[in-house]
Amino acid sequence: MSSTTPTPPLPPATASTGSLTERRKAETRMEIARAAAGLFVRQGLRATRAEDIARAAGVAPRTFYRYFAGKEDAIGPLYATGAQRWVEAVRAAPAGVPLPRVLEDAVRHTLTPGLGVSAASWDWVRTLIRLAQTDPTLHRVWAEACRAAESGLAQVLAERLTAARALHDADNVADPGRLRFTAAVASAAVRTATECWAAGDAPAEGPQGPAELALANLAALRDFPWDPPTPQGARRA
Amino acid sequence: MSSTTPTPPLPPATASTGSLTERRKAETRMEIARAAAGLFVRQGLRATRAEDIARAAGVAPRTFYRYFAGKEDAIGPLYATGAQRWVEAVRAAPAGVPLPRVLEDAVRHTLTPGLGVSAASWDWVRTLIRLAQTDPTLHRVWAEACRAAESGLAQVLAERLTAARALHDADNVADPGRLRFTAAVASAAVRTATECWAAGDAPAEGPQGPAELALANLAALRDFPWDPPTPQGARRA
DNA sequence: CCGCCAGATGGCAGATTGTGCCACATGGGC
DNA sequence: GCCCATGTGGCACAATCTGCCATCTGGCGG
Repeated sequence: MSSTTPTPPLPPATASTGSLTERRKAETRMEIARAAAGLFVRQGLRATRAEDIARAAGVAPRTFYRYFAGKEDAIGPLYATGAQRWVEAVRAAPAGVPLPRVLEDAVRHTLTPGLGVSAASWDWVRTLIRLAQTDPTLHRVWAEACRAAESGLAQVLAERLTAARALHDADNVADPGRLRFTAAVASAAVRTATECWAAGDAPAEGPQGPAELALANLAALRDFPWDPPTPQGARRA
Repeated sequence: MSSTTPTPPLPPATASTGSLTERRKAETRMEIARAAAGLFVRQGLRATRAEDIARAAGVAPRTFYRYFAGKEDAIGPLYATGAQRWVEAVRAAPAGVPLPRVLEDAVRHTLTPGLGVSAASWDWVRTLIRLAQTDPTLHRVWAEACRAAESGLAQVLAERLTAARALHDADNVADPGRLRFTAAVASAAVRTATECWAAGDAPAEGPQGPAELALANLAALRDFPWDPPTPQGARRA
């Protein structure tokens, strides 16, 4: 399959679900993603033709376009996997636990390099996110992955709400707007943390890993009116 | 200029700044955006060729590509203007006012149809946002506009912090990560509100306008641990 | 075990998109 | 009035997509 692949970048936990054929499709998809990632990092998006990616992945150009709408989208799956794991972790949490705790645990379990995903994979994601900060087209793909995670989280939160309603008495209706906003805030905590981690923006003495940064963001939500980010003395008016 | 324009959609406050030539460029840009919006709404993105937009806007195809990277991007300016006004309002706020208040005021002043921007313009934006929910490509353009607003807001917040530091004594350093997260949360409040408004997702009895929805989101930040969205009895642990 | 069918793949043609290059026009500064 | 920086248009061409059809293969009932 990957005879001409220039670099064998990412080990993204090949999906083990689905019937034989579907597994092959998922594999091909990831194979293309890997090939694209390697080429984009080596020579940039512009210099890489869709045909090149296809060849590197061992498929025909026509097939490539059956998997992805454009060459940029080819690395989408690599952006998506991390966020998907996080959302899944939230979904897996028992219904009784309070939301902030659920989010924090999910962060700890999925955003720590070495847990479940190799540190090398994290390095690749980091490189790709940096690339996205460079290229507007790739940035859109990253943004879309984040957006998809947000939607997924909103879905999960809705499920949790339903479950909670079953546990307690409550007959209150879920406000979809509030739900979406909650999901947006939570995923923004993870997203901005990930971006800062990738960019190396974190303060030198503070936490550096994506998990630490995300936890700090979530913690910051507890005392909202952050005007001057805690000028310490003056507790708000 | 617009002799063959099929529909004259949006009156987006033609920029009055800059020297003669720059004004003309901004005008052309908006002219193209309007033409694209009309065509996209009438016949969809797919059925509209870049050449069609160019003709409708009265420019050569080659010129079109000097203004936008692709036909989808042509409506970007229409997505951007609303958010830009909001960010500008935040920037214009005096340094002494606490942030939550600043954000709320900015929302009230810029997200209320009729204030500064005609209700008809809001209708167009609404239609375009709905279109973005339909078409993945357009959705990316919308997402990018939101992202740009977020970055702009982060910039403004940084300026405010500097100003605040000048007012009071404080010598604390701005944590860029915290700053970005704050901007992300604030803009998420506006973004999700706008999207819900466009989709008509709001609860039947509640507030319906983008401003009301956004204010509700901002208010929701004040008591964070929203697990079951206020199951009323249980105030946090 | 065999043959059929749905679906995945590959090849090909052609429309559309996007870009480099050069010529022309125009506004702003001298 | 002249000149340069810059916007614009035209042309050619590379690259991106897409429709259509032929081929192959895994999944499935007989």
